[in-house]
Order: sequence, then C-alpha cells, then structure tokens
Amino acid sequence: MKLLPHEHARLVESAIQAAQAAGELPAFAIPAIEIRPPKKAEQGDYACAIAMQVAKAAGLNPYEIAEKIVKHLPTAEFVGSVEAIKPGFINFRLSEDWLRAQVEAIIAEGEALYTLDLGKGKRAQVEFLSANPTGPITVGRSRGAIVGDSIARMLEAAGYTVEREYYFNNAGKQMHDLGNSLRIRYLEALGRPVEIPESDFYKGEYLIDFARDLVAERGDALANEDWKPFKEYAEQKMFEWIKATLKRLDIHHDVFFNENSLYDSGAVNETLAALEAAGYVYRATQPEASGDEDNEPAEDSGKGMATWFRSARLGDAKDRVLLKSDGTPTYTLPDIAYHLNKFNRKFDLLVNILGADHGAQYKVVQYGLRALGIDPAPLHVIIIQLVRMVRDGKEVKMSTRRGVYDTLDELIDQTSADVVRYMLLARSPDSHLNFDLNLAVKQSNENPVYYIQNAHVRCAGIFREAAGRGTDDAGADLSHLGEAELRFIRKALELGDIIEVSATNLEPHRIAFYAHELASVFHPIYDEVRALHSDIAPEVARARLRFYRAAQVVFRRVLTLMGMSAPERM
RNA sequence: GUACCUGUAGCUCAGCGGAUAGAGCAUUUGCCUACGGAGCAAAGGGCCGGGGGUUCGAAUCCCUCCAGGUACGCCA
Repeated sequence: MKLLPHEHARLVESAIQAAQAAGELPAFAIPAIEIRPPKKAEQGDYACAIAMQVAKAAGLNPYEIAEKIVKHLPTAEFVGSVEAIKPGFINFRLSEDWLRAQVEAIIAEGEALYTLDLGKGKRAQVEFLSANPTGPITVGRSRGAIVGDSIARMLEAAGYTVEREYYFNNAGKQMHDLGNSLRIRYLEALGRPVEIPESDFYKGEYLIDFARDLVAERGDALANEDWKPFKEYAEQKMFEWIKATLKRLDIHHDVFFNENSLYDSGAVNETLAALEAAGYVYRATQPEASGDEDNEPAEDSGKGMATWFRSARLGDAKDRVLLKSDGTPTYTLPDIAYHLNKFNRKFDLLVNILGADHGAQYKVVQYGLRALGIDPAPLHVIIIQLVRMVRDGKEVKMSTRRGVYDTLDELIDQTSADVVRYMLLARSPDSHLNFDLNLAVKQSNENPVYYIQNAHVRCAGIFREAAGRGTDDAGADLSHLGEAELRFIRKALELGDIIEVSATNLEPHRIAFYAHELASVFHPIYDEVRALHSDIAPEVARARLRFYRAAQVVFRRVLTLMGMSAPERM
C-alpha cells in the first residue's frame, strides 16, 4: 500500500516545479519535502510546511508560495481537498471515497499489511541479548531482548531479510567461574565438606539445582574432576533455559555465535597481526604516556608485560589492553575480530543492542575497526538504558553473581508474555525506565495491553456473533460507511509511516504508542457504530461488518509486529 | 574528573525544527435492557530543570550551569 507522506510529497514537488516552469515561482533548490499528519483534525489529514522553509530562498511570503503550490498541484485519487493556510501551511484532506476503498485494500493485504520495500531484499543482522550463559535472563536484560527482537520485526516489515544473532563466550573467566561454582555445589550435593568462596563464585540457587541433577545423572563420578566438565554441563543447561524463556516471548535467534570459533579459525591472531601491521600495537607494563598530564604512570601495577592497543591515537580516552601479561586476550581483541567477521558476512545493515553498562565498549570496537581501515558506519549500536526495578516504591537491586535476581521467567509467570513485551517496548531505549513490579503484576485496567488487545477481541466477538446470526460481510457496499469509520481508516493508514520511521530510526517503541492511539480511535467507534443491532439495515450492517473485518486485520498486524498475541476472546 | 543517557501534568512516559505541548494512570463528574463495561463522554492539572544563543518559527538544534543514572579493570 501507498505511504501517503511520500505520495503527497511527490505532488508538492511537481507542483513547485510546475509553478517554477510557469514563472510563478522563482528558481530555488527544493529541499526534502516533509509531510505529516498535523496535530489537529481541523488542520486536515496531512500537512506540509515547505512554503515557510523556502520563503527566504524564494523571496516571497510563505502564504503566497503555498497558494502557488496548491494552484499547480496535480490531481491524485487519494486527495479530497487542498488548502493553503495562514502562515504558509498546505493542508491536505483525503478523499472519502478513496478512504472507503482502503477497507478492501487492507483486507486484501492481510497479515502482510504495510510490508514495505524499504529494505528491498537487503540483509540485516540484529545482535541482541549477547551475554555469557552464567545465569537465567534477568528482568533487566530482557529489555534488550524485547527491543532487539522488535527492531528485527520492524526491519522485516520494512522489507529486510533479518538474522537475529546471539554472541557469547564460553571460554573466558566468567564461564570458568561458573564451572567452578557448579563443581563446588556438586561436591556439596555429594555431602563433601566445601567452602563457599567469597568472590568469583555464582551464588544463584539454580546451580544448586543443577548440582542435584548432576548427582542424579552421574553420581559421584565427577568428584575428582576439575571445573571443565562442570562448565560444559552448566553451559548446556543454561542455554536450554535461556532459549526456553525466550520462546515464551516468541523470540528466536537464528545464530548463536561462539567466540571460541574466532580462536579456532585463527581470526583472533589475524586481527592482532593486522592491528600490529597498522602500527597500533605495542608491548609495555603500562600504557604509553600520551602527553596528557593526567596520564600519570599508574603506580606499579606489578602486572608485567602486556600488549596494548594504541586506541588513544584515534580519540579514545586511553589505550586498551589486547593481551594480558599472561598472554591471554582480553575481551577487546576477540570483540574486534568478531565485528570484522560480521562485516565480512556482507550484511547491508548491522544493529547491535547493548545495555548502558556496556555502552563504552562498543567505541573501542569502533576504534579497532578504524585502525584497520574499516568505516564502522554500517554498524548501528543501540544503547539501552538500564531498567530500575521498583517494588513497593523501593528499588530492587539485582546481581547474578550474588544470587539476587528477578528472572524474566518469574515476571512472565506473574503477568504474561504480552504484558512483559509491551511494557518493555513502550519506552524509548534512551529512557531510564522504572519497572514497577507491583503494577506489572496487577493486571488491572491500568494496563494498556488489555486495552489494545480488547480492540481485536471486540472485532472477533462481532464475527462470532454474526456467524451465529447467519449474516456476513460478503459483497458489502462501502458507501454506507460513515465519518466515524473513516476516522479509523485514516489512523490505520498511518501504520505504514510508523513502520517506515521505526525501521529507519531503529525506534520500535513508536509502534507501541501507535497501537494505543489506534485502539483509542477504535473503541468509541465500536460503542457508536453498531453492526448487528436490529435497527441497522442489512446493507449498512454488511458494510460495517466489512469495516470491522479490516479493523481486525490492522490490530492483528500491529500486535504481531510487537510480538504479542491477538486473542479472539479474553 | 572524563564520556554517554536523562530532566515535559501528582505518577509513568510520548512528542522525527512547525500551527493552541499530548497520552495512560491517579483525581472529579456523568453514561450500563445492544457485537464482552478490561468500555464510553467530560473536567481539572504545565515558567517543557535554569540561563544564553541559532531560526520566520525551539520541548526539539548549539553553548553553559544545575540535578539524577551509567560506564570508565591486564572482568565480559
């Protein structure tokens, strides 16, 4: 279906050109023409402020320009009327006949409603939730999962082929600690005397459960093993858990990328060599003096020779360690190698969702790519601000390591997958959101999720009832649709713009707000425009049923875009 | 201290340089013989953190100050 802002912009552009050709407007460069729905309904369905933008260049007053544009505007089937208004706005009103016809267009598109060709078969990758499987998904981390998956859905709607990727490292210290923690829990489960370490230990109860399972499966066969088999076991169990949790939210990753493969393939060493060849690597016990007075030599770190990345030369606050003094890499080096690998896979668009606590790290990766002569521009990093969990008005602190956490599973249990998705989606990623656990659990009418889903339920209810009465919407004459129904169709036709803007700016929260607006346009109509009442003439009823058929299509599409269910009844 | 993010209604938050700044919740007042009232109608509530600037036009862009969050490790 058409994206109306673009359609209108095209008209305005040719009108300006026509006016210039006719000598009624002077020659000037035409800037990008923006068309959008105005705030007030009286101001029309779509408005354009171009006349004011070009007034100076044209040397005319804006209203005069607007009038000339209107005069030369080509006709189009979707335009009902056009008007030049006071300061210099051009206000468009959609043709009512054309609007009515959109009911059929919407139904015809169905589940693919407003699938755009913005991505035109381009490939996009969205990486999200990447973290080592050391514990269950916490509520805090789930925000990135929902935003990531929602961005993927918006990109798919925009026409991209999307891959969802999860990057993890099962070879580092965290996983070593996890294995060792399970080993201790295992010995504990066997009744052996153990001491729970103060640090480098995962205290979560899930490891006690894993240990019990392991004893049940293997008895004391592993009593003399080191951390490794325990790490393998914990990793496998954790991934099963993580995937099961994600499945409840209808989130599925296409690729689980293991950092280890970058070592196996030699990519890590190659990356180091490339950085070295580019002159960005040196060996020292501490970073080079950069000339800044604050770069005072750290008092003897006692750490020995490390290998450093001269990232400060590219603008970083300081140089970073690539290889520790024991010769093993820090996360920075494989991270750079990983991104090289991503770039080599030739995606047209790369999106990476990171929590604010990792917000600084991506810059180091960008410096790494730059050092290798790669422009990091195709990589879009979305920094998600942290979620502050609030219960009873007080903040709830979470830490996987200390074993204090609210799991996403618990939250879904207490509310629903739909509620969790909506509440975490309906905020700009930049906002530091307070997640009120009391409110989320409430399931009352304070919750917008039900308001939106109820619109779909009401449509479904109409057709259940209609089927019972033996009436249907076949062969409807849409001229019976009134002003109220057209109000909804106008709003529904904005969905395409929402998808375009959300996908282009990677701002999926827009669809959540749109969904609520759409529902708030719908509900009064549902109240007012009866389809099955005995007073309603059959041909009018048929047309209204057709309208509700289209409304249901739109709500189903919107809910699906948000990864939510479209219930038939509640 | 440096970098990033935030500051808009009592609360939680939208607002992609345009017209009189919006929504939900909460508060107050009306609507239930109809497709599920988890609904509808209406009201009150705002120096858009402060101050400068750019612009025909600023909540939006720039500078600065104030307040809060996060990160600044040879952890990831």
